[in-house]
Amino acid sequence: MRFEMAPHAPFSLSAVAQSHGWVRLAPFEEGGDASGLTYVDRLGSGRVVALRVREAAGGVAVEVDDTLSAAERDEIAHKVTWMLGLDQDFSDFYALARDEVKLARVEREAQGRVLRSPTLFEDVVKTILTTNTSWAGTIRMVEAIVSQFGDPLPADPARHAFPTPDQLASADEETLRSTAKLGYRSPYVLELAREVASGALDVESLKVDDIPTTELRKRLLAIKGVGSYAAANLLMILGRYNFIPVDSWAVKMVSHEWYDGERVGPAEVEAAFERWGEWKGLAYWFWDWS
DNA sequence: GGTAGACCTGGACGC
DNA sequence: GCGTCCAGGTCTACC
Repeated sequence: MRFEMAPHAPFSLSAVAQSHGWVRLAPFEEGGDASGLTYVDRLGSGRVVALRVREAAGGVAVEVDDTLSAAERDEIAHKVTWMLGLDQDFSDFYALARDEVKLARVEREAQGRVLRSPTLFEDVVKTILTTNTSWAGTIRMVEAIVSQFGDPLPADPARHAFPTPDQLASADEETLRSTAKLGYRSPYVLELAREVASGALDVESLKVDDIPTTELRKRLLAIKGVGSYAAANLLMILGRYNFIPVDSWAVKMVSHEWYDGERVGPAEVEAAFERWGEWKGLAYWFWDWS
């Protein structure tokens, strides 16, 4: 089955896919061509399907190798809209960016959208797995929990969907430590999964627009394993750009760009982008560091 | 409020 | 091949 969706212009699927490393984390798969991507998704019914998303004349085309009910099609359309930010409008950011040579390309290349997973639960888990490790380590840890705990794709059982909170909650800490090699992050992921599975924590409710950003950040920081970097990263995913996800790379780049290689800290990184106000995070994210 | 040390893994390096 | 060191954020205890 195939259907098309129209995004808010300007839009570039490859710009979304390459917005950060998420496309290299299971169950995302980079498409065969430069612009597409694939995602193995577990639908609400429990059915597992592979979504292929491609550029199309009217925006993006979604392809699934199965017939879908009307409800399943709507569910997928809803998820793809969120994952690709099809309804996001960056015209205010572009208006500001036109006067900055280091951001000159953002409007031309339709940058601004950040690739998201269908659920915030998945993005919180993945963000925790980016902390205090190398990127290769993150890829390995995410692959491990997806292949060990996610439901297989019937047509190709080697591929799996991201595990649900229930599936991760039923894991034991020792398995997460020794088999999935999550190390000290294991209790964080387990606690999050158990709280979401039990209903004690409703992470998906944080996707709404009517929570002030400072309150949203406070709620994210209340999740064990989520510190200032992880909270800022998740705020970016949620479309809030007031904070910069300051990691060692950010410190290095700001030191090089504005401080002649002198050692700097998070405060200097924030200060370097202060003038971008509510767009601070985006200005940092898409800054041309070359 | 600020800081030091522990947490865990993989990669780089020296022997 | 083995041992050591280091990088990568967050948490906790302590001042």
